Amino acid sequence: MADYKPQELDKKWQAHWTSSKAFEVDVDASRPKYYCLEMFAYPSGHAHVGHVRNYIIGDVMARTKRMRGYNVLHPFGWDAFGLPAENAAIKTGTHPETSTLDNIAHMKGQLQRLGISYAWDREIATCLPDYYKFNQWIFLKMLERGLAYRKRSTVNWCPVDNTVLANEQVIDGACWRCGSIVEPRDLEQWFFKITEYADELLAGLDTLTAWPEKVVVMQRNWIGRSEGAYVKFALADPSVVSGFGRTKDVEGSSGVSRTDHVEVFTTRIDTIYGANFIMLAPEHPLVERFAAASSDPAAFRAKAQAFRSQERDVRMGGKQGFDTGQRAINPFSGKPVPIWVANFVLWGYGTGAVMGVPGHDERDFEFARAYNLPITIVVQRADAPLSAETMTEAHAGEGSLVNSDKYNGLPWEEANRVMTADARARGIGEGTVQYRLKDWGISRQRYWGTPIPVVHCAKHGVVPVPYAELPVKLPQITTFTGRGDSPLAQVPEWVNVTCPTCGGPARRETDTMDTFVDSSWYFLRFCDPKNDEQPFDPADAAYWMPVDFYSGGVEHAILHLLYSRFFTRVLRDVGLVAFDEPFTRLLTQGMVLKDGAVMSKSKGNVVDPDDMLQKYGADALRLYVMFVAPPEKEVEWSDAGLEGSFRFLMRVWRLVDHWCETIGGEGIPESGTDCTDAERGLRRKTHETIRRVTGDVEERMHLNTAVSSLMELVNELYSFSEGTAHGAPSRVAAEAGRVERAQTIAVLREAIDGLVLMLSPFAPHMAEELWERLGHVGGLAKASWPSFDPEV
RNA sequence: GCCGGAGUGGUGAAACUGGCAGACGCGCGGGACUCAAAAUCCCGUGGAGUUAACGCUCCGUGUGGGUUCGAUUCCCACCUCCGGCACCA
Repeated sequence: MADYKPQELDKKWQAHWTSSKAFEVDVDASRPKYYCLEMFAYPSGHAHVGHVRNYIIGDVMARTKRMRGYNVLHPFGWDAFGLPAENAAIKTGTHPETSTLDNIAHMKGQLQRLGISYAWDREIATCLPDYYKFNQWIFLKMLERGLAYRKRSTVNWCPVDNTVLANEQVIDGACWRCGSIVEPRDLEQWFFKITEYADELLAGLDTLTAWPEKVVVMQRNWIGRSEGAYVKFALADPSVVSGFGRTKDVEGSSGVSRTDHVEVFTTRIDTIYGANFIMLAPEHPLVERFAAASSDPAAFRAKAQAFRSQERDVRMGGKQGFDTGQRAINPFSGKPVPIWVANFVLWGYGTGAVMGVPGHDERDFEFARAYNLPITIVVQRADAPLSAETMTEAHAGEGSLVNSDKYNGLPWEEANRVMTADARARGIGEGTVQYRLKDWGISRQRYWGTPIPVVHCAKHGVVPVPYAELPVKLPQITTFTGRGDSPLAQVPEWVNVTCPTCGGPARRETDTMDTFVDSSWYFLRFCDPKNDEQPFDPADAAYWMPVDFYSGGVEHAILHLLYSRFFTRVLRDVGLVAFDEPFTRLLTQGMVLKDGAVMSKSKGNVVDPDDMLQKYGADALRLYVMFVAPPEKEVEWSDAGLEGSFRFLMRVWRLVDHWCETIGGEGIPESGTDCTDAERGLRRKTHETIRRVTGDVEERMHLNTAVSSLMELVNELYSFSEGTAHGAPSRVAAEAGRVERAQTIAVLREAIDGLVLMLSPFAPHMAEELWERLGHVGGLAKASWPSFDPEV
């Protein structure tokens, strides 16, 4: 009897896969393709079992699809730019490139030791010039198309990481990475115009039927489309602001307000007769105008300023505001209404001014009650009529209009349509669509990222670096201060260049790109990773894309996936791809917890896969992680569970070891129909298992039940063996070969071959070894997935 | 507050289209093997009751109702937990 020595098998077969280039693939139009991808890794140093779970999930899929006859692309790479490496450099002095490449080497080794079937010949690292060259290439294309633009704006500044954050990277007013409170800061920044694609990104969500509903909903909310109308309220005393220009021209707003009126955005124009006041965001430019016109401008400004700084804490302090003393004319009722400044009105959304309809908006109701502003019912419901005096909450729902002149009696939704049209006809308003989604600020004042490929010329302003001069390589720097200004500005010989247009002196842009740029198209680069002319050959992408199966953490449900969908559309418009959606099927894998908490170095609760490999080998770890729960679910790590999976593999090993002499080799008869009851029972179990495992892996992605089906088959085989060879395999090894009946051998062979094949995506090292011992030539690379006969 | 998802033995979980609840594993109990242990193999393992015994009966999928011959699954109300968003007008 041969012993099961997992570590030796791991080595043997990993070497075999490498030398035979088992997982390297080329475009082959004669075969169906399958692109299986796991989100590439940030090279933090060591992968723990939580990271590794994702790669095993993808590997089971990739290996299964290969056996099902697909030409499988299963690549891997490194999201290698980013803050942690640079922060480490500030602390330790080690250059980010050094630490990053070291980390990549270590983690690559970890993945190889797990036997993940990657096409390593396609490996990419975003920090290498041959990759980020095409970040720059794409940037220039976006610049040409007006999709990259520069703007002075108030940005989210993280005082600890010393950099700008995208809106998406600010969580509860704090930095997503380090948790420090974000400060506003005015800077010239580069933006990508993702809002141009807002409608398309929203509509595309409906086609993503193989994405988790949760992710689709999160994206939909994030884009935050709402239909409404701009409405102008004329100022009762326009002289306070005469001669002043636009009041609002910010991202996300197409509204143009002149200062002889206040323009509001509302989704409920049908309630406008109940608009008893106007509220401005503290940042609104009219506030300053009103201050100047007031009796005590300094006090006025101080009040507004106080609300502005409180903005983040509105929920704590409640709704507050003050009357500016100015009046505006409600364009529908013709009545003058007071203009207030309110701390909860957002400057960054709509027009930064809203109409206050306390009867029909919860927030306005609260504000009106706090400051004793009048409430008017304008939408009355039939069942339980409202009264302004007694109502305890706003009625935001349905009803018919009252107190609204000629619109009285109209159902609210119809009134909304009619009044929007009327406002437009009268030139006092217009239907519009607003999005929560903002353009994507990509400038970072950091070193370890892609240089933005433009120069600033005194004569010509912003001038793109010519394509032929790409990549703009990161200069070597030796000191990392973390001061907060762009580190690239320290390198004069790099910064000072000549203008490509006039040859005069110019300065390079010293900001680098947000690392989310890197990850927004890497899946396309894998199609053609060595291309030096363009990001990828469109023909290669046409064959491999879209990604058929994509798995990764749910934390990327919004940022990465939305940006990738955006980039795909941009590259479509550039003419490189012919589809809209990059990822057909998405799986968000659950985290692995230890002691009830997410694994992290700082908590000291990480499980290093290498420790498990030393004890049990790669197959047991792979099998356990797949068996413990469905892939989407969070799981608690359990040493005992891993032990159980190891025991199961031992059971399989002994079983096959027992039978391989008897059933192995060539010339075994096909499993037929002339069976005893026991044989028929085993055949039935075999075919049922094939059906279940195939469905569980390919369709349902219930890898845990796929494994349990295999366990059942093994149990059945043990029982069958008992009836055949009078005892459990371990005890009757000497009796192997006792079976004389050809039919028994055939049935056993069918079952055991099937078992080994179906086990191979989960435990590939052992499966290869057993397959070889069963007398099959050519390895599992040549084997195909078993099929089942419903008749059986 | 709004939007998602979940709640099943001691435990991780399963039940795919409304059809034997708890597959498979862990743990635990018992047995075989052994001088002994480990490993391995076999049997048992939701609760209560009942039988000399094979068995049989009742209860049981967060709570309360409902639809149905039949509900973990569908409907209504509620509770709890997890995740996301959070004055977006």
